[in-house]
This record gives sequence, C-alpha cells and structure tokens, in this order.
Amino acid sequence: MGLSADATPPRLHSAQAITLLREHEITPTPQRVAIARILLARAQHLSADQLLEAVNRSEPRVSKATVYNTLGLFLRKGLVRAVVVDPAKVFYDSNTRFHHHFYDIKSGTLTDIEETEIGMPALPNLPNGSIVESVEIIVRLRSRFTQ
Amino acid sequence: MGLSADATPPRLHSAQAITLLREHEITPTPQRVAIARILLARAQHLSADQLLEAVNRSEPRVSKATVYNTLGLFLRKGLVRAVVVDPAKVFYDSNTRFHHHFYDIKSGTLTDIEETEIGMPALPNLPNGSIVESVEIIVRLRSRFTQ
DNA sequence: AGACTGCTTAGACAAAGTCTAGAAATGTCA
DNA sequence: TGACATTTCTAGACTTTGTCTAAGCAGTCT
Ligand SMILES: [Mn+2]
Ligand SMILES: [Mn+2]
Ligand SMILES: [Zn+2]
Ligand SMILES: [Zn+2]
Repeated sequence: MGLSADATPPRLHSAQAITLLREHEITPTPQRVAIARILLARAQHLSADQLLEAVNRSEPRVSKATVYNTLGLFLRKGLVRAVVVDPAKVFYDSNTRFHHHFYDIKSGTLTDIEETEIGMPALPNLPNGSIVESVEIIVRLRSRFTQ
Repeated sequence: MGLSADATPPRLHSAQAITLLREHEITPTPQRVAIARILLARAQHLSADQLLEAVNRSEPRVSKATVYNTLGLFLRKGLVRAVVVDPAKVFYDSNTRFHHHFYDIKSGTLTDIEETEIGMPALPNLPNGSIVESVEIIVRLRSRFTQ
C-alpha cells in the first residue's frame, strides 16, 4: 500500500454513463462518455488536469479543449459542480448534493461535509434584488504536528 | 456619479502606515508603505493587479514582483487575508476580523458578512490529527433580473 | 573602501484556462 | 447515394495570474 495514484480507478459501464448523459440532455459522444465514466463513477473532486490524465490512459484520446468544453457542459447541465478553494486550479465535484468541504491545506485534498453533519447558519438579509445561487462552507485544516 | 473606478481612493497617511507596519514587525520600506497606504486605508478586497495599478498611479513605482512579495509578507504577518472565490485571481482582504462574504457572480464584487450577522456553523468531528485553520462561508449571489 | 545584509527589479518562466480555425463526424433529405 | 448543414473535436496559439532568478541597489559595520 503506497501513496501512488489509483492504477485502476473505478469506472461506470458505458451504458450507465450514456444513460446519465441522456437524462441530462447531453448527446453522448465517445469523448463525453469516456469523461463521464471516470468523473461520475463516484463522489470525488478532480481538477481538469487530473481528469485529462486519467481519461487519456485509455481510448479514446481526448484533447484538453474537449475536457474543458465537456466540464463546462456538465456544469451547465448540473452533472457536476465547481469548487474554488485552491487559487491555482478548480476542482470538479461529482457530488451534486448540497454539501460543504474540509480542505487539507498541505495535501490539497477535499473531503465532503454532508448537509446533515453541519449546522447551517441563518443568512443575513441579502443585498436588494439578489438571489442566492449557492452557499458554501469551507473549513481549511492543517495537520496538528506540522508547523 | 458614474461607474468609473475611484479617481482618488482613500489613503492612509504615511505615518499611520509606517506605524501599522512596525506593529507587525515589517520594515517599512517606501514600496511597502505605498502599498499599505492604499490597501489598508479601509476594509476592501483588491486583486494583486488592481493594487499594482492603484499603487503605480503615483510615486514610488513598485514592480509586480514587489507587489506579490509584499502581499505574501502582509499575509504571513496577519495584516491581510486572502479570499479565494474567483478561479482567475485571489482577492486580498484588509478586513482581518473573522467574517464571511457575499460574492456577486456577475460583477465579481465581494461584500463582507460580519460575524454578528450570521451564525457560526457547528462543525462535525475533524479528521484525526488536524486543526482548523479557518472557516469561510461564501454566499454566491446573482441578480434577480438577470437570466 | 570592502563586505555583508535585506530589498527591489526586469524579465524569463510556468501553469491554468480560453479561443480560433479547420477537420471530422453525424444528421437530413432529395 | 450524394449534397449540404450542424455539431463536435482538435492542435496549437494566446492570455492571464503568479513564481522565480539573477543582478542591482541601499544601508550598516568595520
Ligand atoms: Mn486560472
Ligand atoms: Mn493562478
Ligand atoms: Zn464535494
Ligand atoms: Zn472581507
């Protein structure tokens, strides 16, 4: 047991991925299916670059532009959500339930906090004419024994 | 009354800025004072680029590298804090009280939510051996009449 | 003066993400 | 089937934020 990345990360069967895409009114092209099979296999947080790498370990090859296009499409269709917590890159989150995050500063790892695990505070009055798009709580953590 | 940026944003007097820096054990060089006079004049959220522009509207000229170096130093010394909400750039926040933010998606504007205006969320158990570095609530807003 | 320190600087560099223009695939219909 | 339109994919140029390096500059000490 080491620290290396998953050699064979879980994947959806193509049929499952295609069904998911169709349910969200997305034409299931081979590239989109390949991306969905990995990203949507379980609740996880992947950067565009991590996803590009993972997808291109097997066929079909997918370009960087298509990965970004597809992530944008999945976002608009509600299949994933974006987590902005690291100034250097966006994480794409396949957990679409309303939830929050621990962020381990040192390792750069996100961990979900489900809605039931946290007491949601009441919001103050909103600026006039605005509506809430999302509420995110981010708890940054650092290791107790690291200075 | 227009939408243009402040022609003459408020500035601290040099003596005030120097005192602030000394209180935080920062050697008050001319460049650091120039940056502090603008950034610390009031509670605000500026990107590195906005600050670079504002500082260089008058003497002394400050290089990009020095702006980033100084922001890093101010962060470590607790004079400002970083707000990560826009994947494209970090905002530096001169309000160092514990507080949260509204983020207007369209305009890219941050507005403070003071601690007294919102309840502190009850946190779940932390992963073992970790301590809380910060807790941030970000409420993303969009205009009611914009599609 | 010479040596040492801390600070600033230009500009090269890195990395994430966007954009463009053309190629390829897919669909429609005569 | 072939002609044409529409959608999707792609390489690679480009933009932007931010980091790094190596040299210069300004004090301080002896
Ligand atoms: Mn970016
Ligand atoms: Mn960046
Ligand atoms: Zn999540
Ligand atoms: Zn603030």
